[in-house]
Amino acid sequence: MKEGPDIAHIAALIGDPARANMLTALMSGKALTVSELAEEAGVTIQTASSHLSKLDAGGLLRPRKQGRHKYFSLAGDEVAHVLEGLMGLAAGSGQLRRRTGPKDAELRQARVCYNHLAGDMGTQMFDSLIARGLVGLDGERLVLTDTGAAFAADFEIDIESLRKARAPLCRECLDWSERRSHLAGSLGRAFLTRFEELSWAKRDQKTRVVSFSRDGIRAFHDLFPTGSLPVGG
Amino acid sequence: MKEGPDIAHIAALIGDPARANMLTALMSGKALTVSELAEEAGVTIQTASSHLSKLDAGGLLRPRKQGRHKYFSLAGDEVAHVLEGLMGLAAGSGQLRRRTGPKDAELRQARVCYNHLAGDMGTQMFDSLIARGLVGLDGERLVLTDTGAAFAADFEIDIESLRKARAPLCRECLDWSERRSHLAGSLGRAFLTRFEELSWAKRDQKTRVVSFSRDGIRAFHDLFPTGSLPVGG
DNA sequence: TGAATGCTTCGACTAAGGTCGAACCATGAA
DNA sequence: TTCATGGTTCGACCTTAGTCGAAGCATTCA
Repeated sequence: MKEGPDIAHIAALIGDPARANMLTALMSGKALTVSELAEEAGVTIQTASSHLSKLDAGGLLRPRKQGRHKYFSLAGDEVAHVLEGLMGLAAGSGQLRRRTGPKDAELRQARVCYNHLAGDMGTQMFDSLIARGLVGLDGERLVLTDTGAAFAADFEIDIESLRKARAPLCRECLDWSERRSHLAGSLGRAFLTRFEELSWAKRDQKTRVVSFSRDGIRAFHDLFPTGSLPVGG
Repeated sequence: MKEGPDIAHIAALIGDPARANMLTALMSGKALTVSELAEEAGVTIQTASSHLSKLDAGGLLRPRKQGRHKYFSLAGDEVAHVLEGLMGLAAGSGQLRRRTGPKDAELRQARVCYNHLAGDMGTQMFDSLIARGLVGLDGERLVLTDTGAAFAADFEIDIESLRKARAPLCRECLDWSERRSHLAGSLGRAFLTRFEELSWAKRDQKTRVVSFSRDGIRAFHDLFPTGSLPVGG
């Protein structure tokens, strides 16, 4: 009667408002404790604990114990990817729960998507990398070219150790606000980390907003020129 | 407190078993009536009607009236894409509801994903198209190259009329069984249609299985050679 | 050892929503 | 018009599961 895996169970897990809030909070890419997630979802700690164990059992989260704290993060890129897709559907079907407030513009410009840069600046970066042949499509998936590897090394990203890890280096991720691709994967994460190290940008603690400094924006545009800007002269 | 669109509502819509069954049935790409979907989901017609109006209100379906029948199909590619993503999560988290039966192998080999070919043969086709430069990544998204357009025209696909429609021509779609990309979009749909016209394959009426004839498989492999097969000599 | 903190488990309450029978509307055929 | 078929609406039932108070572990710190 029914083929394929059990969609309903997973979707139902995401479908509860409290759990959806927790997952959305985890899209910031940071690992959060039970209490923090309870606060985020607006429920008591007991309730949060119950929700989190269900999400964990469903394979959506990765728990880690540290002392008397228990940290949760998303289980992986696939989870983040599906969540972004759902956001796209929700946004597309016209029922934005959120009236467009001041924070909304910031979110569209630059935000964190799980662990990498999303929003307008995220897609700009992706476009620039593609246009200059630093990443490309080889066979079935996105790969870093040799010039791209040199470029990243120049930016002091340790490509070799990233390659050793089993997480995919490059991934495409569809942006719900821009409806275009941006760079995910461990390389995407590494770029964002570097931006923070260089103080080009810093993440807001409570929201997913990534705020770039004035100098940061300038440096970013130098590093990732887009078609409309002068490229190499 | 919470940013972004309302994930929970959409996910809850998908999260009910009866509704999930309906959506899975619609992944076949065909438009189905209320009674058919009720049968598919194992509920009475009243219940199905209630579910369908909710799914419709949520923007997941596209209803069409025809005489005294009411046909439902998925609202678009984005919906199908999210559903495939959810299947991937469900399959990945190890909890396949379905014990692997005889039909499962067929599903993995070739099935319909909304309106295009998925499964092993779907990813083979995609790989072949990419490897020979018939489709490629330009800027942010997948496009048909000039040689690709000629190739499609040769296969008697009317690219021009596809271009006129507002649906995207090429899209990547992640395969839950293969965990690799295959070709979606109106071109993906057109290819599958041609396979059926040429009697290379036909869709099973009740499931998502696409069964290729012996000649069909041979012709398919000639048209979409993979790396391990001789390409042009 | 004792106190404090972070989290989990248990049990009871409650609200939300899926389900179906029955009646009702709309379309098409005789 | 009359009948049959496909779909919707209404109302009542009832299961499911989200919620929190209270008690129970586990870990850290003094």
